[in-house]
Amino acid sequence: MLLSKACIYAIRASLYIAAMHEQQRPFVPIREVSDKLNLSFHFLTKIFQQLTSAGLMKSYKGPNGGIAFTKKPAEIKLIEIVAAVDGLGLFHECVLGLPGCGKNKPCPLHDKWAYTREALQIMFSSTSLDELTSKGKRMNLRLSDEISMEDLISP
Amino acid sequence: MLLSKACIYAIRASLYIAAMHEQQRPFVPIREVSDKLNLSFHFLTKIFQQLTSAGLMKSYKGPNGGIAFTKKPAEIKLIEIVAAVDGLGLFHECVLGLPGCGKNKPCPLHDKWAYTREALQIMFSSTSLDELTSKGKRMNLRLSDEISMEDLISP
DNA sequence: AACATTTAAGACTAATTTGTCTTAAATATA
DNA sequence: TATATTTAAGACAAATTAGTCTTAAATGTT
Repeated sequence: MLLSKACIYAIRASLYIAAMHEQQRPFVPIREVSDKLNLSFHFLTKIFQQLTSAGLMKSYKGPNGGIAFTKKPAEIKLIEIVAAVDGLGLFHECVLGLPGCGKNKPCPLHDKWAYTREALQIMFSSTSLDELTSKGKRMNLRLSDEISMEDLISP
Repeated sequence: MLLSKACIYAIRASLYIAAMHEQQRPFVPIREVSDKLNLSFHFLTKIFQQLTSAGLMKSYKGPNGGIAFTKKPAEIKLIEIVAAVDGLGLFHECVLGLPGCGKNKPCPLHDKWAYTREALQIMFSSTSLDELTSKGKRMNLRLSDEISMEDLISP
């Protein structure tokens, strides 16, 4: 699997929150996200804690509380979420798991992998949440097994 | 992590055996592979069992026994090993883990991911063991944390 | 036949990831 | 102040992956 489940959930949840952000709802309760996307509330809470401790999100307790991004969705790239949850190892480490693999002492696959993992990295670092949510709304794309972006329009 | 540890070990071990194959040593004892590559013998044994039950390798018990490929290393692509151990999910499944994601009901990342995962698939399906071992010998590339291809030349 | 070598198979343990549950702390509102 | 709402934190359990160990079966050698 390319990304851990925690990371996948983080991205899906971020897309949901980004969509809410565009509707002037800065703080979104975690419970709402977990309900809408059919994710475990407590598991998602821990994932959001990773995102907040990475500085990507902020939280607010109490009624009308929830979580929100610390910057606009247009400024948040997917790779920031991946980095916060799974780390950047995928984009830097040897595909055969050899420590210190690099230009100096490469493994036989190093060159090809270095090229492909850069394509991967570019995919995540060139894509913003904003880009995906507006595309998702335009084309009514899916955010979970059940719901699509248009289902989010009214609370 | 892109590939499971079992899959990484399978590829490293396959490269070792391919290198031995070129030295007219068809059946290589698993113990030798695990010693040389510093892998758990029993774990590696189970990995090879996956490769043999996938038809990629054959085994022979008793003295002078071991394991060998069922075809020439030039004809074995990395993706066959990946398929036998990790399956082909990586190259077919949604990066956000949504079931049934595809052209019909795509997730917001689908298009970009479809492109990138094809690059991944091409990397694994266009690379043969033979290609890597000859390149590895030519450039003395690494097969483990400790040893390089040239270390394999004499038993 | 007896013995040594080697893979096969499966039980078992350890580590990691995933998911659940409970309690505490912060905040808003009445 | 009392209460309801919400995140924080951490213990705990379940599932998956990784790794170990033992015994059985097959094969070659003496």
